[in-house]
Amino acid sequence: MKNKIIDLIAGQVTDITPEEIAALIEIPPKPELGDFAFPCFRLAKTMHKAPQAIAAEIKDGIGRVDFLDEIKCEGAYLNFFVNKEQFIASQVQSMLKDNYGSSAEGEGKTICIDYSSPNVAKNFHVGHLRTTIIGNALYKIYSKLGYHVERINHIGDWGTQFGKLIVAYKAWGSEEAVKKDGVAELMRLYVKFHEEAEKDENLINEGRAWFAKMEQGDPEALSIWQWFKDISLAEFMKTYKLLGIEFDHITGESFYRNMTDDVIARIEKAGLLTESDGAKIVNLDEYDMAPCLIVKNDGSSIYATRDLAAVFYRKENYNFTKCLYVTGQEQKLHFAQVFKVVELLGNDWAKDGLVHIPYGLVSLSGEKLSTRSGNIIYAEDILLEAISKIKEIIEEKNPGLPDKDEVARKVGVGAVLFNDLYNQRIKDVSFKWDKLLNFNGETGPYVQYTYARCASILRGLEGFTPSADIDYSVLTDDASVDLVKELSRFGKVVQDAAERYEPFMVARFAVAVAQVFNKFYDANRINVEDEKVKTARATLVYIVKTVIKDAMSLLGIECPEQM
RNA sequence: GCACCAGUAGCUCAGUGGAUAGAGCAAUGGCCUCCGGAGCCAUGUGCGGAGGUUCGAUUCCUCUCUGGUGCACCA
Repeated sequence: MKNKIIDLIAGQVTDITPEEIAALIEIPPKPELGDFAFPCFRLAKTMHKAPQAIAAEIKDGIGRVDFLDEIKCEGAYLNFFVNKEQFIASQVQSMLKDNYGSSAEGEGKTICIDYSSPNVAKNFHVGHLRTTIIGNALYKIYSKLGYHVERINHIGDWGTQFGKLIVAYKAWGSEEAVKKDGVAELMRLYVKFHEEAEKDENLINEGRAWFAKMEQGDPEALSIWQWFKDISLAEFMKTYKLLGIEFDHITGESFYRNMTDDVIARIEKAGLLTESDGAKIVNLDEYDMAPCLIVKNDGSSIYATRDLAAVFYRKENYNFTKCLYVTGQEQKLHFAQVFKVVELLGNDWAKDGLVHIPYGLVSLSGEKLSTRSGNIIYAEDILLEAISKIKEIIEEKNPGLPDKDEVARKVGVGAVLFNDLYNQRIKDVSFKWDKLLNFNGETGPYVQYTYARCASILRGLEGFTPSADIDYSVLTDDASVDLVKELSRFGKVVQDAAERYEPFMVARFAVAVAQVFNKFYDANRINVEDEKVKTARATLVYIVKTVIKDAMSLLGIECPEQM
């Protein structure tokens, strides 16, 4: 269609009927919102008919959209105007009927999402928060589109770092200290190890040796490892509970440890495995990539091996159409390598079935987060701080509010989640307390406040029930029209967000709805004498309330009825 | 050195070929005896730079500058 329009503009089409022009323009039966003034195409100077004449012909040729009122030629553009009342009616009716952007496009399809994946023996910090929140939002979004989703928490519970930790524990730790301080003590040991390793290179080799023992099933090594893992998981669960996030599978890397031999055999059988410096690799020169390391020179596995095992396990057990990996952008090369190896093993589905969903780096006061230097903020602290700040505000503004603690949790957590989901994933984030704790403007609490306001309005209307059978002629003012236009974008927004793996699109939509509603609220009194006006406006309020709740839930955020 | 990602208003960011590039924050000034003021309204010298493709480029291509990240025995 686009090319035909270009031909038309370029004057290369000389005989065309109004019907054909109308067909070219393809006014959708339910136009995208924003079509009141519809920028259709530019009429170039080279066009051999006057724009006005063409506008007139198109107008005569279009009869398909019942609420199309008028076409005007403005400058070099054609603008389409619709009958507002009919337009509003069609949109409101379809919103009340179609369950607000739900869809069945994913019916019968499974998506695996690999996200959160914190490392055992390390604290859950602000960086892990991003993958957790983004992954959870993608889960909600895909579910809304009818997909079956497997939520997989690929815990970092296997690898050389545990060998190092065992060395550190044996050298400088004690059972009492670990029991007393938990993850904090494990962290201390880990940091200590790296400090000492700078002086004594042999420590690294000892760590590797202990990991090799783990892979060989050494009981002592495994029992220490299991103990550390249990301590860490208990700690992670506290944060997940606060966030209200759950998983279908908490299957860490260790889950796949017995499947790596099979992976290595498959690669070898395919003739892809080559030896290099004592290690075994898949050469990827042909694809302009560094080689993918499969087996280390001491015979133990590496994360790529385990990721490969995980891919095959998931394909066989969940038969996914897509498997998404929500991890930092710094792992881009790693996933490109792993996906390429899967493909080279004769799996065409790897090409668009395996998707890395990268996100930008979180930094703190301009510097990279680092456990070792103490430049770090823990997820739990952020959430608790936000909740306590919200609590203060509630005490100040609404001290009589019931369930204050629960409301403060929803709003505080919502503020943190929303803040993290408001921009494109790829943007680096510089963590700042004052930005996070500002709850005005484009924030979660602003949207939640708008929701509570809707709830409050509806509570004040006795005997109101939403209905499509209302007088639409009272909703033709600018504020109402703008509101309806915004609301009916919902379905498209959810689809776009899924297609681009970008929850921020939903977050921005929620803010846009809240903004346009607050303007509507400012311009129109809802609880008025005239029943027709009251019912019509209240119906819009009802739709706004439903849409906001729905959109926020796609981000993993709850909306309290009062705040 | 090579590769990938980012660069839009003082700050944080939307804008995946179309009209006069939009929000929020911060700042200043306003908001009716009325449904929640965490709200609404008003104030803006901005697309890093240079070429190219196009009727039309913030958007696509090339080069360049700046920042970030990655480049096998960590994950």
